[in-house]
Amino acid sequence: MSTIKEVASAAGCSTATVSRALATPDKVSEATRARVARAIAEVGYTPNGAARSLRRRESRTIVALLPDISNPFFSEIINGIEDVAHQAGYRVLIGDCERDPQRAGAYFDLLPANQADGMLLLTADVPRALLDDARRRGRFPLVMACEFFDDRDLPTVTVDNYRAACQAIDYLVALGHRRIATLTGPVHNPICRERERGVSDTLTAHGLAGGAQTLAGDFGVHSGYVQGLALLTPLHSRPTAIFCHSDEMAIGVIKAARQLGLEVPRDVSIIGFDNIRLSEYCDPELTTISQPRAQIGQAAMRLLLGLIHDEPVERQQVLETRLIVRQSTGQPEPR
Amino acid sequence: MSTIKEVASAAGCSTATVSRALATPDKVSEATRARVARAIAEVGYTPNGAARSLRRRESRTIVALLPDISNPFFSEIINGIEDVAHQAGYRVLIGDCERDPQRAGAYFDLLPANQADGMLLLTADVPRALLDDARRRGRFPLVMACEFFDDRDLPTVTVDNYRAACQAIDYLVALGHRRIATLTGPVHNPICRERERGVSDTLTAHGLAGGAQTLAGDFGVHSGYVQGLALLTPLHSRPTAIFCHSDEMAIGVIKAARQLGLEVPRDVSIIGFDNIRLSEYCDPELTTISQPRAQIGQAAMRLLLGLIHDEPVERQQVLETRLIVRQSTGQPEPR
DNA sequence: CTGAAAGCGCTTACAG
DNA sequence: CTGAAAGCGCTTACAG
Repeated sequence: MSTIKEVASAAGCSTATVSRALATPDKVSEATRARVARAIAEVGYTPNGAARSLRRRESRTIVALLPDISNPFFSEIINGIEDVAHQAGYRVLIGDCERDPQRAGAYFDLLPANQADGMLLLTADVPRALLDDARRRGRFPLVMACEFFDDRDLPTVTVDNYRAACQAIDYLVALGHRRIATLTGPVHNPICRERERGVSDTLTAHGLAGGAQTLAGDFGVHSGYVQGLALLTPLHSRPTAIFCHSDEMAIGVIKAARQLGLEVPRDVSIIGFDNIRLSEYCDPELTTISQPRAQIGQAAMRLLLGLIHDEPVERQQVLETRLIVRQSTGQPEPR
Repeated sequence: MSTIKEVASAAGCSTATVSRALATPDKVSEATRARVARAIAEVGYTPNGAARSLRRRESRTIVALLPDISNPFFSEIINGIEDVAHQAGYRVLIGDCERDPQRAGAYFDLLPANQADGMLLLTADVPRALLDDARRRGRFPLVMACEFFDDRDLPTVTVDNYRAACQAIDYLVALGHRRIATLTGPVHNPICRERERGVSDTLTAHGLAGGAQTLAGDFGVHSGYVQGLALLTPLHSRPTAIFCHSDEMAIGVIKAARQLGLEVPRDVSIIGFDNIRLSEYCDPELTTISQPRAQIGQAAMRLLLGLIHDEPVERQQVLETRLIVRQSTGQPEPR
């Protein structure tokens, strides 16, 4: 690795001039700029990032912390984040904390350590104390996306989970369903609580509040399968429709139904959430709720850039969802 | 953010002693260590990573470069990488280059910029010139995992793609299939070429070389659907089995078959590759080839650590795959 | 076991 | 437009 000194001597100027040629080219004469450019190519120079960060007191790096990188839901959000970040000259470090507080802690340290300028938190499933402690150790530009903490005191980009749930239930009721069950995500997840409020308000409005079953999974396909079996037995008292808080769980429920000899949607209708890529390719194709994932990522990153640069920002942003009707829902059979 | 100076004055010692208390505690007296620990907690100190990297000439960070973060195949590999990395005190920066040379370039610069100590390259789909140029600019510990470049001159951890393909074809032939088609990944991908060699050698060994159709997709579900339609029409001359280079493509092919009124496996058998989580939950459950993903990640990271620390390493590591027979394959119907 | 001091590679305010 | 010099926050060889 060559240094700025070698470039300077190859270009016959000072290190200050090399630095300026790179950072503020208009402050350097045409001729010098060209000599510097040639020298850089000649010696194969890449500025030392550590030295630069130390001096500039910024890293031009942000961390995006995910609960679980294997969840396909996040990939398009990451794309949205990276689009905006790269355009603004920022690098995105993706942290996968896997519900492991120790891993999460390592990522929270990045900001006080000046290794990152801001954080995008895509999960509320981190120890709050860890977060608060890190925030106490210094400036901590932070934006939550998708999820949020109950107190909602942090800048957040979410979808309207309440309304999305209402829409799903209204749709099922309009089809004729009266026994509608819900398979939620983790019990303490605030977005799941929002959706449940939507479900229960809507069912109540339709006079269907009694006996609506609710079970909780973890958003993953396996929990959908397991809880699907539980929701659908005994068969004679099963719901005619199940609203699932993720597409993966919906796919698990469909497998459970198939295994119990039930056909979807004839015997039971299934709605998912997220509109993951595969939801269009499973059998039957999944009716689901689409979140504007790229936009969520973009909006969150823009908000974070605003925070980093101390600009005024809109701290609570809510984006709309869209119900996508495919083949996994239909009218209930008269029984 | 407080600095080491503030800690030193709070602890009544020099910055050198604080530094040693952190890095080499046994070189500091018990009592001093305790005072330093208290001072650190008091002022809320996190060492400045940029200063530390600059001084130590290492970042304890490695980059893992992926072709596409939305491919669920990679998540367990990343887990394997992170397990080993974190245990060794390294941080993992996940780079998603999306087949975009510019993005890839930004990640390659990380090593010459001293922002990363090594790179794990999980794709060969990057401009070779970009890589070679970055490697010329300084020390560049690099290991490839899963994929590789044709010349195989880089340290690599892969599975035995040739043998896996042979196994898949042997299995289909044993079931009675004679017209076996292949849906490969991208045309210039060396692992796909290896698999094709396995297919063609095995078919030849069974006297079935003639007329075996091969089409290429991009590993994604949509390309599986599109190419599945192409492989399966006209119906009368369709293959009785299709070997797909990814589970996602296999799922796409199954949808194509369904749409053409074909039942899997009765009318056509499908084998996937990768054993992604959802392969067990689609209908029918997918027969597939499982790669030891966590082990690939772990082995690659261990190899990289060896390279970083200039230890002797085994530069070419090949792990075994396993054929997992589920429901998407069966005997062909006599026609 | 501890401290003073040099130095890692940059950037930038200052002077010219 | 350019250069000399200070300093970002650490770590470590050296001396004691």
